[in-house]
Amino acid sequence: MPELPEVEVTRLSFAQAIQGAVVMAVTMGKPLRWPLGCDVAFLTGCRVLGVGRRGKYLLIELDQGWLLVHLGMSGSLRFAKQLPPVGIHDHFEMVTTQGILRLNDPRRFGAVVYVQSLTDALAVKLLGQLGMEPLSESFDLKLFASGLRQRKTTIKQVLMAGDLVVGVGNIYASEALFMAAIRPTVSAADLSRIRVVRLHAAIKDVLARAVEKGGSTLKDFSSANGQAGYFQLEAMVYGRANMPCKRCDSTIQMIRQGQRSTFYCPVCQKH
DNA sequence: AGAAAATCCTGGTGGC
DNA sequence: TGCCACCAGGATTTTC
Repeated sequence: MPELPEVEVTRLSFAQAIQGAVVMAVTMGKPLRWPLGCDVAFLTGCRVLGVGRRGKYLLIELDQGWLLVHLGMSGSLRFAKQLPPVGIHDHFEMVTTQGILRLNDPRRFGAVVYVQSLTDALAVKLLGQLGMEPLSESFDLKLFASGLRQRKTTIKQVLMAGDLVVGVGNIYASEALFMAAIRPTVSAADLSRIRVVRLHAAIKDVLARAVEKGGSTLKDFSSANGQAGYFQLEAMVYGRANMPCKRCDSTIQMIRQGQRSTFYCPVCQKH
């Protein structure tokens, strides 16, 4: 499930290679979450200036606008000079002078959206509510702490919401809370100062390590050059229900929070 | 009104 | 084998 590390690994794997390319043709398969927002023919002739990221969105900068790409929960991009024939789950393809960029997304919760500018209403709607970037200088401890104090729900659900800090999905929320020794069910507003400091550091640490490991490949994630990720092998709690804690041997618990699975160690994470 | 909770979208999987 | 419940991320809708 692409979270921030998987999206960043994807970006790093093709940003250089596609920079400067000129679009020769764009084709689409089945509808994604939202319509493209422009005629595919309009994109022909556009030049790719670079690839950025905001939260879990990839921002492909063109000389005449932007493509916002979201991988949803089952999307992955490939970029290569040659690719296998288009498959049934390939729903966006952009042939350029430097290679083919293709989105494979079985569940089609992902999207590719064209906007003229990042100040367009649609771009603001998609990007405007996003919280701080955890791997940038903007991830400020004081703002994080004050944000948490204002929330009336559990810490796990605040991390997942994405309006305080972006990019922490289901895997890394459980992992960061384990690292910080915080129980996922604790009210965000009730976290002590020391726990907030630990959590702030744990989020940065777990996401940075996941990027280094190429992300987590649970089913079929791979970067745009086809590399699988290996962080899942380092997961301390995610997906380990009823297995022994790697730190203390207690049995890892799985609970539901807001329709989602949460994993934690009842001994390592007391409050 | 604003925050939190529920719902919905889709296809792969596992259990029976 | 076929059927069906279940699961996933997050925008959108509903509830409180």
